[in-house]
Amino acid sequence: MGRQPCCDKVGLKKGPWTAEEDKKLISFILTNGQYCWRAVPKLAGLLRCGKSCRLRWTNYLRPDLKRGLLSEYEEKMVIDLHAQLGNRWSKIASHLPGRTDNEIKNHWNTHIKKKLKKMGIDPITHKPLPNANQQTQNHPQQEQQQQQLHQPPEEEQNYQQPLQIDFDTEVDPNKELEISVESSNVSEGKEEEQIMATPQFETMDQLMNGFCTDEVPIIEPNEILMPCAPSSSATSTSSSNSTNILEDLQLPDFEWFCDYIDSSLSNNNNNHEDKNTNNSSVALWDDDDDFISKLNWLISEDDDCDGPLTQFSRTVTDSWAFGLF
DNA sequence: AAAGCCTTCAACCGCGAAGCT
DNA sequence: AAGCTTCGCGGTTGAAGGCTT
Repeated sequence: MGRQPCCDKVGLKKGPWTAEEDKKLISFILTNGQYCWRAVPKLAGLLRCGKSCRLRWTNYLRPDLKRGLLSEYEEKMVIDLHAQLGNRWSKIASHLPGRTDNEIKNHWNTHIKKKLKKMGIDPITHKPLPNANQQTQNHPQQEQQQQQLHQPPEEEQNYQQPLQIDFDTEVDPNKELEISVESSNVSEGKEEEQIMATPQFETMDQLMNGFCTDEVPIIEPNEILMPCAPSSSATSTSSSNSTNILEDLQLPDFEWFCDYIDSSLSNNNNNHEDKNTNNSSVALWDDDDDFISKLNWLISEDDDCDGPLTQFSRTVTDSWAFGLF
């Protein structure tokens, strides 16, 4: 028997999402948390497949997402992580809070690839392009940029070099990742651990040298609010022993709500179909009108609505949207 | 002004992994 | 253990807007 499609595609809508659909999805996820994407469109009243809903949420609607171009710092991290991990965009994204794999992948393909090529670096192998020597002879600035990318300043010497490449050896680009992994002499799991444990950069100042004001990302209000920790923790690795950037930033964590859902549903034999008919599991729906008005308030920026919030919506909104106003 | 080309990025597709029964 | 379901990932597509001619 062949593989079943992820959903019954008959009558399902495809293509760009409308504001109305977004609203429905946000409302549903914030109220019920993330579980069983297959059931989401049905329960949220959307003519989409679950996969489409998940993608829309994770890549666009999630409140902890940053918007706008990647900063110079983020770009540098992407390049270094790509050198270590290859096209494992989700792994790379996990090192960049508020960024999605799709976003990073797109940015890589549209911006970074070109930038690297322009600088005489092969974006696949992270090696100098064959004619790069000639180019850099003609353009010392490019050489300098290249050195900045691959040779961090002395203060960053403890930063793990992504690749230990023998430039005399002809290497198959496809084998490059294998080589880098082998050279680091770590297993898959440990590799990740090592990357996480390796201080990427010493200070923000070092990272931002050469930062162009015309490349300042568009800062969304939620970006301003996200780090709850003292500002020093975000700029100095010495102030934080945590290897998890997300933890350092104390980003809003939405998983806990799934736990809430799960625990409230555990009385119900983990039956997804029943989850949505169980009163305890959908307690927040009791305040549906209130919640929707909050949601409308969030979306429409109408500040007439200031009624009491549920614990969940307060947590969520404290984390991102509510702090905006 | 408009036709054609280029760039960007949201969204889709297919596959593999993980979890469940 | 095997089959099925769901999720997550990476590659690809296509619509929309910008740019060039």
